[in-house]
Amino acid sequence: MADAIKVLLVDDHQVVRRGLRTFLEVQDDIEVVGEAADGAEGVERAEELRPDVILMDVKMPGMDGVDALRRLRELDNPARVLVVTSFTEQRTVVPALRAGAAGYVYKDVDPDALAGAIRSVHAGHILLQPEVAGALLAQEESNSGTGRAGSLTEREREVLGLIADGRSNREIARALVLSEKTVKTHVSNILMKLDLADRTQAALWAVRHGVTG
Amino acid sequence: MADAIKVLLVDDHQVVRRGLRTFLEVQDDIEVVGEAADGAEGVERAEELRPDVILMDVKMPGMDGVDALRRLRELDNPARVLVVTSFTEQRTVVPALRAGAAGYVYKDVDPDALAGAIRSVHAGHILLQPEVAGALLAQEESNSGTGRAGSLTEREREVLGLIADGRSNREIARALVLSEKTVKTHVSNILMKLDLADRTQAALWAVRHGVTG
DNA sequence: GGCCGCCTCGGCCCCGGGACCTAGGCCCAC
DNA sequence: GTGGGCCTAGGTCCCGGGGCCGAGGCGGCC
Repeated sequence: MADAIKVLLVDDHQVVRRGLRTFLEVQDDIEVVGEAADGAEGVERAEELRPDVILMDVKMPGMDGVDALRRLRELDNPARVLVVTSFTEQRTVVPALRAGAAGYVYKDVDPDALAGAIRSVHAGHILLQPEVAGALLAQEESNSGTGRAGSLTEREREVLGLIADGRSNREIARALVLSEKTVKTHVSNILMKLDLADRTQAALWAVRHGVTG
Repeated sequence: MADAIKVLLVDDHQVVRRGLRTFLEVQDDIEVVGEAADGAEGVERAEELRPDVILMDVKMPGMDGVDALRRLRELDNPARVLVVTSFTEQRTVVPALRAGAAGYVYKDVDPDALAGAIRSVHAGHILLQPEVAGALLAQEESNSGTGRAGSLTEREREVLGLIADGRSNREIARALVLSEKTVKTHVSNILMKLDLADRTQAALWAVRHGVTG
């Protein structure tokens, strides 16, 4: 098919590349045009073969997926990159998306879903498998429990939100029309209740638990 | 078609509902089973009609999309919700996704892409239009610029990562086998380079820009 | 009425954080 | 060689952050 979606496979395991290839061979609108075993080779092949979509593992020896993504983005008319990962590596999702990934799916995805994902990505969409998106969105919620957040009073949550904005006690005092001392009292109570050491940890806790100013 | 994807349209503008309906009528695997003009009515219709996918505006009088999303999630076997919005409302994207939205597309999406989006969402995927995802991911970048992140040295990034872990200077010193004074120097340089006021802001900057410890 | 929790402050004390200045060793580029 | 960037580190100074103790006003609950 003249309009087949050209796909490049990048993974350090030959077995995985083979598996992906057989998955995709039965799709007549998708053509695997090449393979690469690491990020650096992936970038080379991408320049050479100009695929429409690249299926890439994030975790590889040498240049890993995120680095490769950055390089790929620098090419003109860069391919869309669908990250294929073998396990729930939450921490890699956001960096990968930031680096320009167009999607994130698990290796155990079924063939049709994978083909669908490739088509979606090729069509210009951003695609996350529900487990990935779910994990991404749920990670903060479930960390140490928003339950403790409930133990904070309304005022304390308000103060915490401003801490999470990077504001100083004085700025918070001005914002809430309070004395600086009162703010410090609230901060102390927040730290005690959440068992944190200082405002920096409080700010981090807040962003992870979605406490907004 | 017996297996057609049942879709419910929720938007406060009749014109929009009509437009969406005509878009979808030509798709023989998608069937519009109902419409609603606001969030509350949307929830009612959803209970009554049990659609597979709900196309919903986030910005509506009365109960808005986010509230409706929360309600919908409480139903058993809830429908997948594809948020359709008329403009780039970055701030609504994350709340909508947190509230359980399965996708986010613009109203000016072309018919085929919309149908594709519905199918993707129905298949269990999370789908963001590239402009949305781009805006989402770019928002922090464009704030004060990751360009400056590149200006940090390797060591500084390392220190920043530990700050973003909520560590004190002393802890960082121990971790990196440095004197506390050196750590303070690094911290000062980081704050200067990124134009931040204190370590709390630095920690927040780091998490937003994906600098990991 | 009494008790309690929240919000509001004050004073006091101490330490950690950050600014500013200086400087030596190291490596790389010109 | 000379300069420049990075990493290291010392000193000094000072303010902001946070702990600890106390206290008054207010609203709800028993």
